[in-house]
Amino acid sequence: MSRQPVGDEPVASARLRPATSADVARLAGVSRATVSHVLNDQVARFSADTVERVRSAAAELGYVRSAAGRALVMGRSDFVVLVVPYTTFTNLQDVIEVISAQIEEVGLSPVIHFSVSRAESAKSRRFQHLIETLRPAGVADLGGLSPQEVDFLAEVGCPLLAEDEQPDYNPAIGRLQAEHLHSRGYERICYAFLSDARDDPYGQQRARAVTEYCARESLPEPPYVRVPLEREGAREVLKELLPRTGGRFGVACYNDLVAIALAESAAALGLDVPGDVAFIGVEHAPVGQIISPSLTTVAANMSVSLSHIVHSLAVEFGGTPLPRPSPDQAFRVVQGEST
Amino acid sequence: MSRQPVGDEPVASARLRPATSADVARLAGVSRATVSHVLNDQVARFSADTVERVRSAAAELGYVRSAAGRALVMGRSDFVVLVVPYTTFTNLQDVIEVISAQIEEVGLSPVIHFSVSRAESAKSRRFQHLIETLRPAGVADLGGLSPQEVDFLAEVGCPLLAEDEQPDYNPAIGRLQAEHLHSRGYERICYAFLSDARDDPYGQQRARAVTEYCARESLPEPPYVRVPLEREGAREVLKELLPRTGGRFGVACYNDLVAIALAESAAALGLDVPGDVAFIGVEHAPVGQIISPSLTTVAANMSVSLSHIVHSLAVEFGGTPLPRPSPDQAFRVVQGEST
DNA sequence: TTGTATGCGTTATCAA
DNA sequence: TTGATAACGCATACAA
Repeated sequence: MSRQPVGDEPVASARLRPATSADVARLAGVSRATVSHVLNDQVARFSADTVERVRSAAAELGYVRSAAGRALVMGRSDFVVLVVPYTTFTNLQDVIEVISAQIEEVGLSPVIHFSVSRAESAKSRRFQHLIETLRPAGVADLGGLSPQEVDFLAEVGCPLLAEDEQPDYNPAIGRLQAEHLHSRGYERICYAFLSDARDDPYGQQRARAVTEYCARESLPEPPYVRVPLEREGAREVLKELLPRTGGRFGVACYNDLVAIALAESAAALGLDVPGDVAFIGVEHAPVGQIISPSLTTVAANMSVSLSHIVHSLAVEFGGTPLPRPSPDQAFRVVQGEST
Repeated sequence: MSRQPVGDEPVASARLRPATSADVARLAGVSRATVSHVLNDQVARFSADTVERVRSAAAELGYVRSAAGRALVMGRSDFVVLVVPYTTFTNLQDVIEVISAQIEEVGLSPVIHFSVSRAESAKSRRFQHLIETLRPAGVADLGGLSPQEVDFLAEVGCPLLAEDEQPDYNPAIGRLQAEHLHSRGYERICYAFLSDARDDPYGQQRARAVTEYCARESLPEPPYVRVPLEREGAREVLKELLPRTGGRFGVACYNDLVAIALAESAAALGLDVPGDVAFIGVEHAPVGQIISPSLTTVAANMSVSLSHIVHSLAVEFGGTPLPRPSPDQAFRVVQGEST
């Protein structure tokens, strides 16, 4: 082992070359192996004194394990890829923060990957490339992963977190919306999709749940509509809906934006909200609480709706698994003035 | 070396261990060094035959360079960290897509880091940790980086892209808003901050630009207000503003949400928009075009406002530097009904 | 309880 | 024109 660099100065001054485990070993007066063991918390077999010396030496030098060296020898890195769907929800950053914190809790580092559903082929390549080069410890799917990409992960042996236990949140959301509208006295219920998200599975599942609720409660079958995000189009949709409902009705909307578009259309058509027609969104976006009438909406309890990922993270990487909350607590209706 | 799983089945075959440069070398009948050279496009000094054999062997095996091995020997990885501010703008994902494409263009991989401005200390640590473990080739700042973090990058010798040539977009935005209001006939102009972003430098710069515009045009000095994102608070702010302006006035707002909050307050107070009071936002968020009156706002031309980063990327990593568009083209006013 | 030796996949240097 | 070999920093089986 000709480990020592040629013209090595006694103290590599400051920052240019980050400290290595060899530096720590030298300062602590132990071998590199000991440093490695101690810093990986395999302390059981070392004297308290040694452990302490190693730790303080590491702290003193500002030593940070090289991800590269570690990844090379481990066969995979300490990163976890967070796949985020294109469909942006307002509190995306809060979601990311919650999961990131949990990922760090178990000693890994989160890395965000935006899954861009439009550029199909390009998308798939981008993700593959990331996985191949990063070799992450795992992938946490927030909803942006395509079946092909899931297959790819299996193929390269990269664990997909919480794959088997994704709770079906979308039916719960749809049911909650229908229930709420019903409880506020609307006997006719409709479901409003976002028009340019044709293949969105979320909406389909929620709409079906609304339909099922109506069937169970012996309400008329809910008509479906697709709402474009511009005023004229939204008004047309609402106009077409009026004759199909015969009077007072409530609309379960795909998200707050759709609800706002319809509420605005209703006002423009001289309808009373919530007297004639009611709207409930999903998201609890700030803008919904600022406008008038304020929006009734379904808000997510993040720590609950993400708990399956957090849980799976703990199971896979040896953190402390928290008790798993029931999926029923994942969402709640925020009462506004639109229902 | 616990490389092989204990009860390994024979069928682990294809994928578990990705191909290495040694595999490629074997298949091509050359040495690992040759493989490395060829695959790094240093082909000048090899026979066409060798180059071809290496390339087809690599393709056949689906060989992908190990980021870990490469990072280890290079001292830094092939990743570029994209720092994204908390202040979410709607087309965030489009922005990320544009820059990501450019990063890939020069053979690097984008990694997104959300900078969470609220959790101050935690934030700083998260970023440091990412930089220390990833050792990225560079950092591209979309606006989320604190001065401390910039210092940190310098300290560890990580290049910050386009550091010296960040165009001052914020003054341009403020000026554009003021100009627009003036051109629509509003002689009294105000600036409205977001109330819970006290230290936000963007707002400060824009407000100053508005003030400067007014001074240049001999308009009265614009009062500043801070708008909370809830209806009661926003109405209070507007009420306080009324006596200070004496009649018809226009408000340059920090973003669309602030503008919407004030426009809603104006309606609630029985003011005519845009007859009595006008609002112009920044963002061109979809919701601003859905509500009534639709919002006049400042929209960004992404490819322009990101061009300094794209340019710097090319300079630093040897891509093809595009001609740099003028900063004046970076933003435009979208005329709505609120001014 | 601690140290030695080795290999992970890549690139750079130098020898052939 | 090509190849052998030595690092890079780390983790771990095994020897002491």
